[in-house]
Amino acid sequence: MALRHAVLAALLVGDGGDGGDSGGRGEYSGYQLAKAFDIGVANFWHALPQQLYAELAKLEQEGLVAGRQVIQETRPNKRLFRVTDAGLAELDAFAAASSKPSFIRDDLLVKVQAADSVDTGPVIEQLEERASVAEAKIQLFGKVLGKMRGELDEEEFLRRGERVGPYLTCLRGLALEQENREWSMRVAAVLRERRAAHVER
Amino acid sequence: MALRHAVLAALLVGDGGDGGDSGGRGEYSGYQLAKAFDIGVANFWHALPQQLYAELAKLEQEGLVAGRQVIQETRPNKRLFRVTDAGLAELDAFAAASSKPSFIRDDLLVKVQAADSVDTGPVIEQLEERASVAEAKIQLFGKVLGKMRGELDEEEFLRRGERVGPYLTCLRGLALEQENREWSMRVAAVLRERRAAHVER
DNA sequence: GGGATCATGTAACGCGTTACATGATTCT
DNA sequence: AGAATCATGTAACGCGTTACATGATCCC
Repeated sequence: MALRHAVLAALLVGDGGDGGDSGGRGEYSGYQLAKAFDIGVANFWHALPQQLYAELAKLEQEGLVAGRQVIQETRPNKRLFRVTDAGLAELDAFAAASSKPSFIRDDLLVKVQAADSVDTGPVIEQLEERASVAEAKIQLFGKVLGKMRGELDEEEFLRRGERVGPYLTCLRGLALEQENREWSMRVAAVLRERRAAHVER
Repeated sequence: MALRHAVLAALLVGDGGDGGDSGGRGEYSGYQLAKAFDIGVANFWHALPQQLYAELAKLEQEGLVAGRQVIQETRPNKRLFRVTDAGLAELDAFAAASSKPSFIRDDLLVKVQAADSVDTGPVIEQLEERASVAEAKIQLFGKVLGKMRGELDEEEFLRRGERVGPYLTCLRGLALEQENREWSMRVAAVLRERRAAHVER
């Protein structure tokens, strides 16, 4: 039961892109939240849109978020959610409680683990694909970080910027993707060379 | 339904520590497998012992692994499992199929994301704890890698070693934990400084 | 005209987590 | 004497995934 906290933390970050600062706490629709979970939040949590809609409904029932209807003419209507005081209190309690160890699940690593017993051809392709996806994310995160820190340099921003949480988690995501790219390329090269050596015999 | 593949890949690695090479494919008891999932395999998959016992039973029913009873006198009896040819075929098909993108879930990152809205005291403590756990893993992985490559240096081993899969995934784990340590220490320092600056006012 | 984007869900099923259950031996 | 290790599960519940459902605008 920790998706709720990921949702609360993501909601806090701020405006869903409509411009217009809503005063510290952000407002997101389910749809916008799902997008956030696809990009930045994906660095530390993964969830499908259906889950988010369901979770938002539950959080609203419990009073941890408040939704308001926004009628649109050219677009379907939507509901925007913001974190309530009770939601903040819940997050605070969560932050103080001990964390479960993080966990990872990665199909591609399972395949590499078994690389000595399976055909490595498709695995090499997937590693190269992974490297290029990582590269794209690196580019993206670079831009996102630049936008967040504005005109300050990183050190300055982290000392005096007013909202550093998302910046810090994004830094982690950046480092992760860089490692991802390096490792994928390295492993692809190793497996390619071993394939070549194998054919020679 | 991919835990099965993680289990198969983990079983392949080799002997469960009893000494005595069992000829290429390894043998593990559920208990030993659970330990492996706690250490090395935890780099790319996470599962609880109960899940492993259940999964082994299912895999056996489907003929992907074969179990044999080992009667012990001073210890409770145990069942050792090895991957069958059908199991290998299943793994091979898995390796060739496209991977789902990897995913992470990390409570601590959720807390850092919310760092601007919650009390950072406990979060800083948890970051420091995380850094020291990462340090311990770094030490451990260093030793494990050294053991696997024996007297060869890394480049040599990766070219000519006979089993490199587990080595490569362990390298990923090592890099991950190094990043983990660096990032945790950095973030703890940033949040500590901001706390201090906050108190001064 | 076709595909992407905006927008929100329902329903079924299965996997994963939490809690419980047992019991002998070895180490501190 | 108490804690840790070895060893294997069962049962209940809830979360997460897959598949399905709808429908209007915007862009190429």
